[in-house]
Amino acid sequence: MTAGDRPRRPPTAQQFVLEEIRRAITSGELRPGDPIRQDALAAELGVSRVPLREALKILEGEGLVAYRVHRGYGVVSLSMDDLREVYRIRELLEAEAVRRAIGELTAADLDRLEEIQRGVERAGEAGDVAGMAAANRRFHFTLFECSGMPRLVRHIRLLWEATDAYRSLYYSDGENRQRVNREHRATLAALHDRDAEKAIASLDEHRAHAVAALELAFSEETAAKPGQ
Amino acid sequence: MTAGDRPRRPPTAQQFVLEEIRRAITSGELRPGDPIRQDALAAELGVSRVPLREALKILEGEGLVAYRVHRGYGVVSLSMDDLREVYRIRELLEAEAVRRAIGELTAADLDRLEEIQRGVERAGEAGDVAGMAAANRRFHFTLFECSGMPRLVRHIRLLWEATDAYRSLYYSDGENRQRVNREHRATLAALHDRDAEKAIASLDEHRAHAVAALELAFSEETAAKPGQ
DNA sequence: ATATCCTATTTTGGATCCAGTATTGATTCT
DNA sequence: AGAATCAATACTGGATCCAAAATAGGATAT
Repeated sequence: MTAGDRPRRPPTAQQFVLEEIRRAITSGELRPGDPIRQDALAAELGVSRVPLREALKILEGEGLVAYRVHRGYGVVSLSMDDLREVYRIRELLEAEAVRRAIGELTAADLDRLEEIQRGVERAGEAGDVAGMAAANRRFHFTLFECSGMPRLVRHIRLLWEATDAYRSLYYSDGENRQRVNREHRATLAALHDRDAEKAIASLDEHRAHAVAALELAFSEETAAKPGQ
Repeated sequence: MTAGDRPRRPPTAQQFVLEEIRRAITSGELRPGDPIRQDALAAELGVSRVPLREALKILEGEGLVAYRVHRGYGVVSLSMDDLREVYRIRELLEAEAVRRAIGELTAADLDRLEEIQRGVERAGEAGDVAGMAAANRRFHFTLFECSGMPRLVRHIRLLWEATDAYRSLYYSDGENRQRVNREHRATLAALHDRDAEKAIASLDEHRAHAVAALELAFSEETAAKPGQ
């Protein structure tokens, strides 16, 4: 019954709009390639175009929307090549983050990671796909942040956000959700052993499965509608 | 005498303001830690606050300025740790870019790089520090873009831009400028040989010297004014 | 004298309105 | 019929104005 129970509306319209557009893109409400009409979207969200445009500038920087002068914004559609590129860059940066984190990891950090992983599993068992995706994110970034390299984490976050629209595909499959838990457990074991290379290998595998799933989804999609 | 002779004013106020603020930050006109008063800056540049704020949002995404709600923007000041982190991430990403580029490099690409390097040397001999920095940038990014990984290049560009304010320190020293040319020549030789690892090693050295120069500048600065 | 509270001012956040550019559809000419 | 041209429309870019939050300064109470 406290104020924090349901997601409170952010203090500024800008932040509210930012979250709304993000949600709309990841949920598929706004689909890749869709143009974004400022007037219509602003009216729909009940704000003026000014905060909307600032939010769009942020999303442009994150690579979620594309912008052309006098032509406006549109949701970017990623090709499979783009996705592979994002995952390759993540491989490079996340390996560095884990290597640095290993040396800094405290017992308290490991406990937190264990607790978060329990949350991932709870959400998975409850069939809460969105909750599991959020907890998964917490798991990974809690680890990355132990690296003590905030800029590195920022770049990794940018990469994750760029593919948010496609991540839901992965989590909607029950088998993938189980696999995630196995891989997280393997990662945790490696972290307990302070074995950086093993942890990295485990995360690489984790990522490779996601890419494979996306390849499959893409090939099905292009097979279904060869034209567009 | 044609229209393209001097830098034409960009088509939108937003882009104009963006370039102006960037220039002001890299030139030291706006110094790290300085707050950015929207009204004053907008008036100075002869535009309203709307395009200014959108430009600032872009710069925030690039990490050049920091923002806090209701408190506005300010030029970020980087610590030596921040700089080391940026250069470490560059090391990881630029190595990947070079590895990918090596396989794709055409004779035309190599010719272009040679030509650009001649431009770097010309600017250096003429004592045109800003011109040399710009040509140096072209040299590196022309190479990176051969990787065929646009997102990777985007992330590398973000990292370069984050340290633009500090790069001028390096180029203001004549010995460093000579060193740059030697290292570019070494990189070019490795590229001609299609030796990725040698090219990467050469660029790593290039970067290490820049970091060393920054370390020196930082230690002098903190020695000069221990308080702030 | 110090700390606290209140008020005035500064500064940012947002809404509305106007101007300029791109797009669409109709019209005309070949 | 098809292409080119031009006008009407839709949409973005930008300026001005208003509201709300933060800050600074001064008054008051202890």
